[in-house]
Amino acid sequence: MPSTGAAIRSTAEAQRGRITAAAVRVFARTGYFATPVADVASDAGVSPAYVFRLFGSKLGLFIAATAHTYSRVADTMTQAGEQCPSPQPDDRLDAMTMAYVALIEDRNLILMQAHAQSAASVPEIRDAVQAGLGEVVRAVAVVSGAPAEAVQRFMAYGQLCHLIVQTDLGAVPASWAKSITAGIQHHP
Amino acid sequence: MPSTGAAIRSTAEAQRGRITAAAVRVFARTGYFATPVADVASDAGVSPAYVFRLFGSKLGLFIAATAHTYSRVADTMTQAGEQCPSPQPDDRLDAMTMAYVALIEDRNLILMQAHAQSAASVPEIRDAVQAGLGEVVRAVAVVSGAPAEAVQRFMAYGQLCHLIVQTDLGAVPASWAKSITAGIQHHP
DNA sequence: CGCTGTTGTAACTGACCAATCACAAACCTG
DNA sequence: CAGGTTTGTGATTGGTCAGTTACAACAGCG
Repeated sequence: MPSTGAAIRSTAEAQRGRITAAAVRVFARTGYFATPVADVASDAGVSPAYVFRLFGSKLGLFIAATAHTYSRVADTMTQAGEQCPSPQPDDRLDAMTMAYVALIEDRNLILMQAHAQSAASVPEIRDAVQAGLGEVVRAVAVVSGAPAEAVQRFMAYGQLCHLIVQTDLGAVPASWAKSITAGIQHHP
Repeated sequence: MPSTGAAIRSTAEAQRGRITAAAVRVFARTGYFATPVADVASDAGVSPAYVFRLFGSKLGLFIAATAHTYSRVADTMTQAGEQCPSPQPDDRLDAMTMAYVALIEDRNLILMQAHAQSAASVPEIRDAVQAGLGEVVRAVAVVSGAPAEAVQRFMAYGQLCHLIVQTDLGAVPASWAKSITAGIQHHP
């Protein structure tokens, strides 16, 4: 496709979206430091050089992927809460919990969050993660109407999901592992 | 040659211990992929070549640091539980919670765990983390005598501590952040 | 004193990778 | 179609780093 003409061009904005989606997929697998930009580029079907042109640097790319991830999570929580017929905070938190567990089916979002957190020693990434978490926590608190400590508990179990997915605890048959994963469905 | 046949402590074993301790410190700061072995070596005051000699590879070094970290955590939990005068599971879990919060004062152990988890895409690291978690969970369950779901909750809030320390949530003044950090003191 | 094993390092290598730049091809406007 | 803008790539570069090798210093032991 490079040598002889006839390439269909698209707008930069569309490519930005495609590349961000690819970045979430690829960074979710191997994290920030272990992922070459070239891997994201090839997953998105463009050249590495173009990724640098659109995002400036690897850091810029990762931050875009991080922001996109938290936005999607916050949207999912908001939707789940608003679609819940009951106005009771507990019911709405339960609906959100189920929606979050459903996110585990696609491991990308949850692993991307975990990797973003672990790269928070980079100040710009830490800022992006703080912003993203704020978005999620506010969405959960406002839409559910639950008190602070229930929201805290919700987040704690969300972090437990990260642990389970990251270390593939669902595949560990030992009884201690079962006690940690109990009640949290996780497909193989 | 000692006359009593007491075990001679080889200098190499001592260096191994020093280097493992340095590895925990340094890997806790920057994680597996972003940390050059040379950084660990210079923190331990030896040459990079010697680290490779003793640990075989960067991966071997990281796994040693990971195992050491989880062992120390498990020991801390066991001690906290056994030093608690009450035999009630809830009291003992509370004691362990306080001991774990105290670990946050020294951010090394908690950040090392977080980084080990996030590098679990490497199979050998995942295995080491699973083994370490098993050690911790068994210690908590056995010494506290608490039921599985209380142990699960204990681990969930432990993961929440990781999040708070990783992203420095204690320094975020917004109210959503306060609702997440409430009850979990954290001073740098 | 040689002989052997252990501790430790300096110097090197080969691979990988972030970022840049010059250039090409398509699109738009008059 | 002339001229300018946007989309996109191949080639390169400079730096970093995991792992190796060859060698030095030293202790124990006959």
